Amino acid sequence: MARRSQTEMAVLGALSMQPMTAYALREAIRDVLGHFWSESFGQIYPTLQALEQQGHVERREGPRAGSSTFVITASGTAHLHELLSEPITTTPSRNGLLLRLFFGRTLGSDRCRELILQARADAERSLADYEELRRTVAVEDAGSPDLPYIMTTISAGRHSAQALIAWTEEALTLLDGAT
Amino acid sequence: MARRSQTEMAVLGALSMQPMTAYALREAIRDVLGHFWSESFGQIYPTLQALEQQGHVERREGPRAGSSTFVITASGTAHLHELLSEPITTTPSRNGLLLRLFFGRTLGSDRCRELILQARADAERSLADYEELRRTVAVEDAGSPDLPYIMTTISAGRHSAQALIAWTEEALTLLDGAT
DNA sequence: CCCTCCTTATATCTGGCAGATATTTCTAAT
DNA sequence: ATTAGAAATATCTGCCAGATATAAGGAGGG
Repeated sequence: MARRSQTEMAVLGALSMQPMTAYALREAIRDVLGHFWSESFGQIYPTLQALEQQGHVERREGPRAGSSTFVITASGTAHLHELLSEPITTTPSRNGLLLRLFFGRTLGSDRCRELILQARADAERSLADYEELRRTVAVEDAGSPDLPYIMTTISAGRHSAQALIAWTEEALTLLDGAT
Repeated sequence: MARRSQTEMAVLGALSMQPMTAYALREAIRDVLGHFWSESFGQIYPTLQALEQQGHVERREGPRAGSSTFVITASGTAHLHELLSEPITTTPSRNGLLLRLFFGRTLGSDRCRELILQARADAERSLADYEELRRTVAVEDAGSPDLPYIMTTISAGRHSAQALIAWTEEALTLLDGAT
């Protein structure tokens, strides 16, 4: 199976909410989907060109000279539905923290404990962010048919952050006797 | 900051346990670090060549004709320590499941529920794997100074799988009224 | 009114990296 | 002896992130 560009899915998804410039697209993906997705300019520009050639998006006059706003077409909406229906491609995880802990004896137990404490602090901040995001979205998107779907993604972030915090406690206990 | 090859870290780490061929290296990384790391041949071969040129590994007669076993050198061990000490580079997460749920109204609520159920089944299998792995490692590596470090990585997998299962319940509830 | 800084905006290049694939050698079973 | 499969080495394509170059418009201060 030819590897599909995952970028197309995110780009078309974002454009399905409203027309945008490439720049705004990246902002939107970072700000709205940022908890579970990311795209770089290096991918967005060529992807928009490809989508334009396929007729899935149309280029309109942008907010300033030489600037373009992209609009999703009917065929683009259909293509988005197709892409969303494709089986999920799981990218192999690379967890730098766990790799360091696995070779923790080489790194040293003090360093390991520092890394875990850092991870806990990060997770606590992230958990607070998710709690606030939930409140904000509940108010701003109240009544929207998209609300329950958006809430599932925020819930995933919350559960993940909570699990991380719980894990750091157990990990510190496990390393208690380690040299 | 020049992007460092993360592959070097995993390769040197694996070779620090025992000398191996490139093929065995990939097997070891998949089987032992597989829960939080992965490497492909496309990266392992050029990385071994680079490490050899830098003197961090040495090539020895392999188990058959034209085959090479790689041994980590003293400078390689030092280099591994350096790499482990570097700040963790976080690769941006791309969660295909959450992306589909976010645009769940386009995909359809039935499809979304299927995806969530699939995720729960996967997580339950994964949780069972972690439980078994914990028992196996506790016996096989009993008394090893590496044991507590390895246990932290298994614990991370368990917590993550448990969180995923808990999330699926909440997600299904959230989608209860969704069309 | 001009200078400067920040934001918006477009675009390209390098290199990390995964996955597929081609090829050869060894081993085990039939 | 033949064949199937595993072990082993290697390369290529294409996705992708991050850095970087460039420039236009707006805001603010002097």
